[in-house]
Amino acid sequence: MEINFQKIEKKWQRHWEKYRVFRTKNFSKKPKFYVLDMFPYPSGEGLHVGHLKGYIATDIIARMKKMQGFEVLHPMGWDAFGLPAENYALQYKIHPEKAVKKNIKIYKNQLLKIGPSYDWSREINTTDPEYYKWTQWTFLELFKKGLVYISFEPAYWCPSCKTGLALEDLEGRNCERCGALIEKKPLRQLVIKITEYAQRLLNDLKDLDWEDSIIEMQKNWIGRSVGSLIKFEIQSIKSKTPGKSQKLFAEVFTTRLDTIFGCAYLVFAPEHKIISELKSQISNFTEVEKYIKTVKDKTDLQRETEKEKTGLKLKGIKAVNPFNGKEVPVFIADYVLPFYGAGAIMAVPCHDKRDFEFAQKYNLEIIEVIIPKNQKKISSSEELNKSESENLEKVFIKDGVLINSGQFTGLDSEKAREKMVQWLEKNKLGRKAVYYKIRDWVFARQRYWGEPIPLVFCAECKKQAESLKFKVQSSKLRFNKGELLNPGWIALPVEDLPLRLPKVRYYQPTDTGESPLAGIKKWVETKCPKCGGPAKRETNTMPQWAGSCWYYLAYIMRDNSKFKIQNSKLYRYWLPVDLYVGGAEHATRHLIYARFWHKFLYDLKLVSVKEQFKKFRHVGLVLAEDGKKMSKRWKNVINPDEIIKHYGADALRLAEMFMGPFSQEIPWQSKNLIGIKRFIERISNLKPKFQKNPKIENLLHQTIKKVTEDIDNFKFNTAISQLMIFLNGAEKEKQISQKQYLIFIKLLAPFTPHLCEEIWQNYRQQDRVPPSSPNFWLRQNLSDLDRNSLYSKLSKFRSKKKKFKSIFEEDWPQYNPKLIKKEKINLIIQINGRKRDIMEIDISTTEAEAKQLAQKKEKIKKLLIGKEIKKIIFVAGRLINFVI
RNA sequence: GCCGCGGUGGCGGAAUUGGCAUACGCGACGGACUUAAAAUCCGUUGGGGAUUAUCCCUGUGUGGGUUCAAGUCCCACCCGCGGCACCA
Repeated sequence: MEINFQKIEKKWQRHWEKYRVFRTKNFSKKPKFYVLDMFPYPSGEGLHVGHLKGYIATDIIARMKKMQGFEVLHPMGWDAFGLPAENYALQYKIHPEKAVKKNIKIYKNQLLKIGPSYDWSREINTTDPEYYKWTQWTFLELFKKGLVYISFEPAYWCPSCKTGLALEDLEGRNCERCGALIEKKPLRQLVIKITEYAQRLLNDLKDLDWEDSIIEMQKNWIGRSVGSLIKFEIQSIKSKTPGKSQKLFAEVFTTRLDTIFGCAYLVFAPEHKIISELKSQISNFTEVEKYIKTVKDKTDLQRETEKEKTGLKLKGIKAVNPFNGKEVPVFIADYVLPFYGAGAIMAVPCHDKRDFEFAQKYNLEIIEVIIPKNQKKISSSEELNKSESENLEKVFIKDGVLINSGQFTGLDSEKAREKMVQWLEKNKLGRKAVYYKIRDWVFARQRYWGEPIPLVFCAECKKQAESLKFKVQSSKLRFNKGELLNPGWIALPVEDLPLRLPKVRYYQPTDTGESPLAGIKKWVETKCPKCGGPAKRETNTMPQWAGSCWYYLAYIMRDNSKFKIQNSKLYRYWLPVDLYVGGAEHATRHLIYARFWHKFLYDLKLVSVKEQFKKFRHVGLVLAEDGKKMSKRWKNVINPDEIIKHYGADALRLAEMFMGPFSQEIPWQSKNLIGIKRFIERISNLKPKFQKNPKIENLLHQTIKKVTEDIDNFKFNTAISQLMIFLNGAEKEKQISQKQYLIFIKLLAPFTPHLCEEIWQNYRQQDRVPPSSPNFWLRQNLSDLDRNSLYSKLSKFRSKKKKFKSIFEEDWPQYNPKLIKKEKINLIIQINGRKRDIMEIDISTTEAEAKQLAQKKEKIKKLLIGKEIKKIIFVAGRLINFVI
């Protein structure tokens, strides 16, 4: 058969669309399967072969699942708000809206070329007001529940992108987008309390079928650490009760309570608020203020590259260790971070690297309190004061046995922590505490191209809300939790959504930290929906991540032309997503944000599953042929359009899947296409006309099994290899029946849909292949009554309307387990574990028979002469091993 | 520094979870077809040795160990990749 792939690609793509082969039905009686791709961000770059890898994989799975009788939801859309689209628009001087439209068109055309089985009737776009209406709606709900707050803390600011960023958007000290060095800048920000969900985000990871690496990244990002808060009394050196009659305590956080008897000093972050409280007691306060100022002036980069720890002793005060009453000095130092734990630490120089360095520099006491379990010897003070490198094993010791620790001496670290916390709690001097690394989510960008935030600021309402705070019951207005938490900020009524992004000519970002929207008077100035007075709109926009937090719901709710988020019946049918595929770069952002967003919707009782992405698999990058990342900058991008033009879409699909393990990073090799091309040509040249060959039948059933399982397990490369093995076998035997050939074509169809549809339809016309019975999966799930009515409906439908029945509406082949087992096998004969011979035996051969047969073989006979057989090991179906 | 993943021919990789190491594909080499080349088809292809149809030794980052048997399990180390990082 001569295959003109360009012709057949177009032909079958049109057929599939015309006859709606891949349109998904809601509430179908079939079991459902929801397979989701991370939707692309249509920047100006266009798609390269790497982007397509994941889309090809999900398409293969979607097609197989459909053939297996599932109702498959496999949708696609566009994530189009955010910086890259806006920067592209600025560069080419077109409005972002137009730029996005244009880029979507380019992307979609590229995507269509690989022949994906998307249900395009469910296509979505995050910048569509009908879509972002519900992004805004959810934000309002978050606000109303008190999960949004305004903050004026210095924020990460990218001077090149001219916007504030969340911690997650940084790559070290640089902007993840443009690579510019991040500054810190005081900014008004909107922040979402994602930290309130930290524990749940952590707990529910255990129910997910995700790769360990991704789970681990999420765990690290959430960063739970369990420890204790300890109260140290702060005293003035002159008088034990510093001025006041009440004692003053400072809390420190530690995960190593067992080392507290080794505490030599305390350190506060320079930003700690206790320092101003102690102003009158600190004798060197001017010096302290100077140090705090130098810390503030340091950039983060300076702070990081400094090798030596700096700090300053707070003179005139001391702290008291609650366990032994020991008085220790107090420092401030910038290696203690204000936003983690209590913003203060106890320092144990003997068992912590940083504390050790610091103690050596400032000549502080080093006390050893933990020794390895089996060690008896206690170090002398000279030994302890040697350099760090000579004390490595002490400094880096983890858990051990306590020494020099009063009543706790002799306990194991773990036991000691338990007892010590009990002691603290009993004496009200501290408690168990848990801290997380994850920060609240900075949810505002000072840019134009994003969802407008549906809040207004009203000065009158501010007064009213504040008066309520002080319990002055003067207000007649009712405020929600968010409005009370953020006096003056008022939620838009739901009826006013979507709050549309104003169309403007100038949308350049500003240097001032204000959004370009702030300059649009007509838009900014509005009425307060609460009191009717004058109000100003929030001018920041949402970050790029907002729209992708719930798009898997949008595909579902796109039942009709309008969206509706309250769609619980449909959610119950379709959720959770059975399979989600995308890049690992989203492990700690999108996948955290989206999980959080979903949990919030779960709390609103909009969705009934706790986790939306049941199974997640990440796509390994396709590197350029030079082994580098593909990038326009390196000029090493492989354009899929070129490959499709030369070899066809099916060849591209096979090549991407045959490269190697799906999740692995592998350089693209153009020469691989040669083998793929040969394979395709051999398939279409195969002429089935002979009778069934039992050898081929056997191989075919093995192939059915292997391909089916491999696709389910993301082992596309070995599935293809098995298909090649089958083809090699069929060619070698020169015998393959038409039935066998067509089963092979079905197995191949998910990989090379155009080619297989072409072959399938050709044979249907030639030989009138009888229409196949309803799916195996379907039959399992129907009662007799249902089945009969379905049969009649189906036949009516077929005879009247449908002239075209796609191969993808046929059954997926089933293998016969009996045919997989070989009758004869090759038994390996080993002597002392080394392969010496091989013999073909019947599968039913018993151990005793095999022993005899093996010993009769000439070669084995020779080798066994004069040797004593100590032991014979027989592994059925595999080997026999003589130990001599 | 911490956490995670990995290291197999000239190259991408495979190996039913402890049982024939290198499937499948590329490349290379030899042959057939051809005036010739490409394409196609057939054969060979980890390394070394030999008494060369047969056979032996060796071989999965390095060194040890467990086992009848190790790419696979255990211990120590080296290298590469990814993530996090003054996180108390």
